[in-house]
Amino acid sequence: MREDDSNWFWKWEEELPSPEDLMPLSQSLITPDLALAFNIQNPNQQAPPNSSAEEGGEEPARTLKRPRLVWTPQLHKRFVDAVAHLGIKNAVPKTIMQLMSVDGLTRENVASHLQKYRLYLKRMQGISNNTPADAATDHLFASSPVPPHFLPRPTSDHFMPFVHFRHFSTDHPSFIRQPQPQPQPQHTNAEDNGRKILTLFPSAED
DNA sequence: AGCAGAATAT
DNA sequence: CATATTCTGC
Repeated sequence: MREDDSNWFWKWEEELPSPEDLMPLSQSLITPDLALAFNIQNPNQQAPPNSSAEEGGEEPARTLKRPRLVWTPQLHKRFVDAVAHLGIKNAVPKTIMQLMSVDGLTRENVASHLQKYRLYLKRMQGISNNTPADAATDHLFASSPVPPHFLPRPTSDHFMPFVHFRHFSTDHPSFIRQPQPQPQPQHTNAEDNGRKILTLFPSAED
């Protein structure tokens, strides 16, 4: 069945183009070398270990160790969208990465995250459909709604083959939106211990 | 010290 | 590309 591809677009165009979303991300992904060259102080950037280096010459970009990628809820949402829109078949690290179009994002980044995301999905399926909301764990994954077709059996008890959805009028798209309480933890900084190394949270969902 | 999350190795 | 293991920050 190809029905799952039908209602992508309305969602897609809303989620996809978010240059503002990308800016903070790319900041975090700037190489230390590049950041130095531009006098950028990256909050997410820890002090480069080149204690004896004079920063005189620029090293090849491929040799540089990229800073550890932080998967913000926004970035994860983009990830989920990409996977959703690609479909399970084509949702492989490479294509996901390409669709996300995040500067500096590598295939390994996506692959690693995809692995964990699959484990998360499996975990959710293993548990009953209505038992636990979720553990305190899985913060990240819980931050973004999981597309229905990711799970073998959605939240319905009956699978209705002939549903017409006529009562879902077009002027009521909200039924898909799923309000979601959204605890809105604001993520909070780890400590007020002086400095926070965490990434910023625009918390602008939509 | 123990866990969660990302990187790296098979 | 998927899975397992290791590494790192909290």
